[in-house]
Amino acid sequence: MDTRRKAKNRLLSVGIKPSIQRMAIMEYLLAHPTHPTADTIFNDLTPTLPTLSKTTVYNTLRLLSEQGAILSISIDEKNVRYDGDIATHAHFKCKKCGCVYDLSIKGLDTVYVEGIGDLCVTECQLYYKGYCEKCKSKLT
Amino acid sequence: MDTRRKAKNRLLSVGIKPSIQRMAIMEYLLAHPTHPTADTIFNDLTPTLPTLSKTTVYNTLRLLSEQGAILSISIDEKNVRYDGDIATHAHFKCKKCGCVYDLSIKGLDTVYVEGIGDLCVTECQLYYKGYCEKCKSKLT
DNA sequence: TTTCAAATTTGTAACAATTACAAAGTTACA
DNA sequence: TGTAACTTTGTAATTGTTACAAATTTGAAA
Repeated sequence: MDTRRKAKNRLLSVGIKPSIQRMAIMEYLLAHPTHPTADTIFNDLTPTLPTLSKTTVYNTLRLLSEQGAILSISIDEKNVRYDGDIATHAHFKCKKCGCVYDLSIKGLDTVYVEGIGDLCVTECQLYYKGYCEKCKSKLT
Repeated sequence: MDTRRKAKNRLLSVGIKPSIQRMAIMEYLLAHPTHPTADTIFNDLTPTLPTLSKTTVYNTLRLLSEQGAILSISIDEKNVRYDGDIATHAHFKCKKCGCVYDLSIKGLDTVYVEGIGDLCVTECQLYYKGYCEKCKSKLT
């Protein structure tokens, strides 16, 4: 299935009407699993969608993550990053080079969390921070 | 052991000279396990430390978290929160009322993370989001 | 004690990510 | 075709945080 169709399905599945802009942003996130910021998305889409407004990017990203179509990742304290991959996985951020990438995990659901039964949990984020392989070797 | 002494030990153990301001901030975090923001810390300390500057609060919080004396929590996308409790635990944030609190967890180290051996991991954060007990019951 | 360099703190100004808001444009249905 | 609801847009404002340089404090050597 192409990303165009995937994007449309994703939007429809969470009850969001697939406008041009929403489709472009959703498709971008599915095609670029690079955890882009709102600014990056705006800059990359603006050549093909010249009238696109940055406000629309922000509005759409908020709408999509509120409806669960995408994830908003706050591992980087400076700006929020977005992820079209909503399957369970963790994220790693290098404190030196700033790169952010996915870590596939197993067994997160076996973590015992005291008192979680009293809560209505809608999402869970697991962040690891440290030094990536490249930067690790460059540490003094 | 009183928080004053705990604070001093914490600073010394990570090699930070315990100045008046640093001590005040470290002690505040140990005495207030409420995940305060930099702004809250500044406002609460300023009556007893009238010359305190907000820049000092930010600088100190960065220094402390860089050295591992405290945790910086990015569960709330708006502002960073700080935690003097550096033992393993998770955090929960209610998407309605915005409250952030601790969750005690067991078994996080049994999560299998693919490729983590290639990284130098210095910290790990586990965030849960959803609706707290109070807000859960108020959902339409 | 005095001196002086290094470390720390301070205040202002700048910055950058995000949001508020109202106008303009688009959509879809009566 | 008309119209109301929805969506997008651009500007301006907001806000958390940082840059920077001056002022202050510290601590050790003379």
